[in-house]
Amino acid sequence: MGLSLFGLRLVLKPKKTNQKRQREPRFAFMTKSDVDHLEDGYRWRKYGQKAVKNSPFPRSYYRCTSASCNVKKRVERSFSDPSIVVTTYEGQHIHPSPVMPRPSFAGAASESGFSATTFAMPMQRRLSLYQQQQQPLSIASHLWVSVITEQQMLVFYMKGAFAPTQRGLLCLRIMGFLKTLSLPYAKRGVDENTIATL
DNA sequence: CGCCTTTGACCGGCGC
DNA sequence: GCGCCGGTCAAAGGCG
Repeated sequence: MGLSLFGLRLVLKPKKTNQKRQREPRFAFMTKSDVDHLEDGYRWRKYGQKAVKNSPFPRSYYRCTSASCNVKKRVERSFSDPSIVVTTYEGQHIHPSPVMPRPSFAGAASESGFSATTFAMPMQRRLSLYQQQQQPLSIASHLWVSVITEQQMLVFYMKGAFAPTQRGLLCLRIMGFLKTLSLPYAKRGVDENTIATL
């Protein structure tokens, strides 16, 4: 915080909150995608981009455009596998998603665009719904989801085809589902049968 | 005109 | 203190 005057920056007295900038809980997911910025139902404004050390790909910083909503996310491409995009979310939205995933899901959509009933739907039915309503699915789009918590990273592998434009949304719903389990999921994990019911 | 991205400067923490 | 590094600011420009 400061004033800029003819290139001279006057730094105002910084407010001395004792809290040393505690970080909101973060989670991340990875997915194969050609596009870096996946659609996830929220509107974002990019506010920075930095080179990543030891990686040819930059990291982009986004902030939720909703007023007083401090959710941020980072997007970067994995340097070990350039076809994979890593998206990291920080913070929780204090408002509903401005973009409802599907009108037919509107009743079941919660703040995060997810509800248990939505996920209780068998995968085959969900897929057929997507196939009816979406553009053609790209076949080679198996979805990796990794949950990164304080100390641990869990990686899930979902078989199936998902439209590229829907993957970000789907990943957020998976995160919402994990939160409905009694946590910490970092310790419990989720077995294959549970994943299969997604 | 409003909203967004781009981009170099700036800032604070940390290791040496 | 100094330099590196990750993260953020904000002026300028793009675009519908």
